[in-house]
Amino acid sequence: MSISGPGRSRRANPASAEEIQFNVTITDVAKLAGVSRMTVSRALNKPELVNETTLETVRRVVERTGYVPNMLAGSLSSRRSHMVAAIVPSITNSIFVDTVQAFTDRLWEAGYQVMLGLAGYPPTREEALLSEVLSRRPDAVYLTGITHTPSIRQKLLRAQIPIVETWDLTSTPLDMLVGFSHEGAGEAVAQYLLGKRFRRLAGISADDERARRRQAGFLRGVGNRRAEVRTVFVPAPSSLQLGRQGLASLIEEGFDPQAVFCSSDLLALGVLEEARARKLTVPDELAIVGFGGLDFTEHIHPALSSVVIDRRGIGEKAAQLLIKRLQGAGSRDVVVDVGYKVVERGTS
Amino acid sequence: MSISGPGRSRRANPASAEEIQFNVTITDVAKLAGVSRMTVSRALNKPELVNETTLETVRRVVERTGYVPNMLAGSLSSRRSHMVAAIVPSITNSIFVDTVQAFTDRLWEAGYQVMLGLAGYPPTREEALLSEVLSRRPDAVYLTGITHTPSIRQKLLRAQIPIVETWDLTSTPLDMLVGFSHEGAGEAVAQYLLGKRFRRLAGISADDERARRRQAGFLRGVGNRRAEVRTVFVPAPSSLQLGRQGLASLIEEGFDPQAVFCSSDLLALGVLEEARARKLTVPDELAIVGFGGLDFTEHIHPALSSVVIDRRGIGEKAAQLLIKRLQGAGSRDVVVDVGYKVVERGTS
DNA sequence: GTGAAAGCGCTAACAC
DNA sequence: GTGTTAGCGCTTTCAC
Repeated sequence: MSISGPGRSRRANPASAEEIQFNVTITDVAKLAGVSRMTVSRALNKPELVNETTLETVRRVVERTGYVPNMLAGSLSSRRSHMVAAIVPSITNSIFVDTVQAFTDRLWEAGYQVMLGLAGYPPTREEALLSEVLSRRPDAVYLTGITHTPSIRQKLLRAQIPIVETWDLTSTPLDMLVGFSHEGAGEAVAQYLLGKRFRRLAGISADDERARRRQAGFLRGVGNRRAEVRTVFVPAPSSLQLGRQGLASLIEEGFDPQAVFCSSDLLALGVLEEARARKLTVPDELAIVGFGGLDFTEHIHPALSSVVIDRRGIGEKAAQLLIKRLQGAGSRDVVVDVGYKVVERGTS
Repeated sequence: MSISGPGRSRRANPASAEEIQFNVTITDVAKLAGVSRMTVSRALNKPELVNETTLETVRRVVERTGYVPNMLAGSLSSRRSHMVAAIVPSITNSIFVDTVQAFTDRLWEAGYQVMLGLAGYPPTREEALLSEVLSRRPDAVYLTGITHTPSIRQKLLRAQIPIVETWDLTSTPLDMLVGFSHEGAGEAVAQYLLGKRFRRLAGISADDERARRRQAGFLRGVGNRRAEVRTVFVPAPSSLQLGRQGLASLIEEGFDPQAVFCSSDLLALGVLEEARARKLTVPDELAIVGFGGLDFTEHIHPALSSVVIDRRGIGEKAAQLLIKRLQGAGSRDVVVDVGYKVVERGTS
């Protein structure tokens, strides 16, 4: 493109008046290039099927006219939207964002866009959201969690598209599954803390589905191994502040734990702050274990012990499974257990 | 719905074989309801125009068949996608997520879905992303920031849809604008710190567009008021760890600041940790001011002074402006300055 | 209040 | 390698 004449012009030199119009369609491009619409379509989507010279001509016209293909029309016709829907409770302060980011990155590389649907915490609008989302005809769906109402399950199955559920395990997945056992994780923390000879244990947990299951595992892990346990639930989503309140309420009730298992790293950070405010030394007077393995856990002092989850890994694996399926390979009923890892750091 | 017979069945009793088929279209619904397709369309989109009885019949058929309208077709025909695209650098550890969440919530209430596009940090794939996104024919676009290449500007203007740029101010917005002055914010921090008689100041900043501008404002604010200033840039996106490194490198270079202005709260948290590790008392030996006003700043100890931005407010305002425009009211060239607030807390 | 005709902009399938 | 035909599933428009 050249600048039209001396001095500054606001537009690069357009070849003809005809071409500055807006709403250019494939028909316009075809006419200007002197070919059929199909040839333009091929030039854009399957260039290898088109003669070099023709290709060049078409590309020039596309460039000049600023043609932006209408994917609504394309998807309607081809029955492929190149779009994948992802349903997530929330993206603020959420343990799921790294997963979503990784998922999105991978799919982008494979030529798919991700449509994010925020279902809320608790997922109050999940069903309405799903209907909206499915009406845009995604090629596949990513779900957070495995708990869905029968009506949601039915809608999903009807859609007849690949589905990947994440962040949990179940023996009855809708289709593919990438997650880990929350009960197992809770139990592992209990065993870890009991192994360190703590005998007065507490759980501070957000009141959400999966967090509850981790607490259940924690309680089961403690079992009746002559140790005391007490649990406090705070409303989801969890926050630093709620962690502080959680510890405060335990202590004010007269329970004085030696170790606390929190359902999120953020809660654990709050507990750490509250311990500081109460002049409790960590980990000697109070040990703390979080959940999630967020980046900050390694960089605060004392560093926060946590159950580390491969959050990006879940997203990458989920994307990989979907891509394979969308490309015709890959099978249904794949289950990937990504596990968890109790990581000891300064707070325990 | 009733369960078909004694014992447990996997499907609720379908009314007829015809109706368990997948890919139900509006034509199927119309036939089953004994009306025209148009009547079904109206029943779904403008129920007030349809006779009560007819409406009821249609609704029953929709329910029974599990019909999910195909919005690709609807949008193609009506030229309205009820979808708004939002371009954001990243959602992990990002100051922008609360804004996006608020934006999404508001638009959802107004009947729009948001398609999130992650452009990367720095926004390497912004242009390709924008093309993809525009090809899905959003009814409007939300942008983070005001810096766009000429080619991006051209694409946006060509699309002929409402645009709202956010998180910054400029005298040449593409359309609507909701933001604040980054230079101003930096300058305000400088004045605040100088007012507290600090004379050796430092800036620790992520190396991104807007953060740089805040630093520039900070330096200008210090001016030549006989005070020393030193600036360190760390790669974007910022993190706790980079904050620690930032302070460490300043001190190791022999510069011993009395106060630090960080380009994000996360960097500031890192500086706080590093100060602790180096046994510097905060704020006496080192004062710290962050940026963003994230929730955690209030809950750590000492609480973090920060430049508080109304992050949700930006998203809400942006949504509100777009909705008005999409509903035919509202005008172009609206500029909203949401300002900033230097909030003193424990670290200064 | 409802229906018929025409078309949104693109691509699958087949012909040449 | 390129073109033609016939839709994809919906809504606009106008008629009744």
